[in-house]
Amino acid sequence: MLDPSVPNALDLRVLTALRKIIRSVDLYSRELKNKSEVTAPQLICLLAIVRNGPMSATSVSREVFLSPSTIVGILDRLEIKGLVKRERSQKDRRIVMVSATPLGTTLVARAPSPIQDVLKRRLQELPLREQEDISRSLERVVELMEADHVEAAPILELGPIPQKTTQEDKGPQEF
Amino acid sequence: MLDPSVPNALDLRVLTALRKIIRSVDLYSRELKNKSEVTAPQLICLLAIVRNGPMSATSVSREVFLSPSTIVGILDRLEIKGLVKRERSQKDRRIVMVSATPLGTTLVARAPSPIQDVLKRRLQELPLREQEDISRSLERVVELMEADHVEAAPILELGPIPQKTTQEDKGPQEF
DNA sequence: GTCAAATAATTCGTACACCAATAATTGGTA
DNA sequence: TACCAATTATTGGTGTACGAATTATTTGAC
Repeated sequence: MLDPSVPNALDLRVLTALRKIIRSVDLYSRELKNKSEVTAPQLICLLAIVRNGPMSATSVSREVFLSPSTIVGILDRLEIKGLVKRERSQKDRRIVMVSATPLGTTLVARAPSPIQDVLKRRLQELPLREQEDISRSLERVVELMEADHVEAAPILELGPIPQKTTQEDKGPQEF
Repeated sequence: MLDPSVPNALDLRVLTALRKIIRSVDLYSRELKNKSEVTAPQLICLLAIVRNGPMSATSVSREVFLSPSTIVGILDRLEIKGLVKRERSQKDRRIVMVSATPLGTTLVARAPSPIQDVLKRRLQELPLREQEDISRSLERVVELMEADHVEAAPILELGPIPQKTTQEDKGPQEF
């Protein structure tokens, strides 16, 4: 299926592959919603909350690599479904502590994985060496993409979770 | 958060990488918008239209791997900006032919790549063999994700078959 | 020739996902 | 004390992205 004869279609191939992956992830989320009443982002957040115990919204945000404003909407939907509970902290009234309800904990226990089961399973079926290749390639792409706007995406693991440093908007980088 | 000592962290590595890539693509799209007035999805569609000449909306949809309903919104925004033109076909009045305006063609000529310039540039700097590795790995992931639910029949439980996956995040670290 | 199925585009509703701006607090400092 | 900067959550606005339902039109079967 790969035609090496085409000269520089490589970056297009990469872009197309990325877009297909993104689409695939989205489609799986909708599938998940039909099965377990929650979407992938919701499940991911709920998992983080169950695992860590009561935590602030900002902590959730950093934990799952999504912006705080995105988290608000997800928590809203989880709360409406009775899966999480929001409570203003007494010590610092700016903070909202989010915790899982019994219902939420139960759901987490039996929900499917937030990512393609198929992907996960098939990945594990591959020869270890190929698994390595894939991991490394993907991480390579991440590096290549991050190189430029470092402060844009909270990435880099290690240590405490990243946090974005917003200021610094300079005008110019290139493009 | 990721502990390299854990044996089968490979699938986690893959998922975390995918998640970061998706986020990075999204952030770049916003950056692109500030620079060239169009987002990445808009530019990708416009590129397809300029490259192929006048084409139906459905063709665009297939070309860029997005659903027709998504395309409608993107075309709306491109049309408002005067970059494309919609015309009902005479032969088959169900079809809407989309073509780029001179303005749209001009924009395409000087717009940055819809994919991170950095990524593109750096990708090209790598040894050809590594470029191939990356492309192949990404395409492999696409296969793994798609392989399964090509056409599952809605036989079990309620409703039509599920599908989900959203573009946004997929579960990162543990789950 | 006349309907029914198929096709094309669109609309509607849901859910992300982000940034910018805002409100409410808190902590530090003049 | 009064004020100001930082922190936290939220709101508002834009733009994807999808499936389901709708409308218009064409094609196919009879």
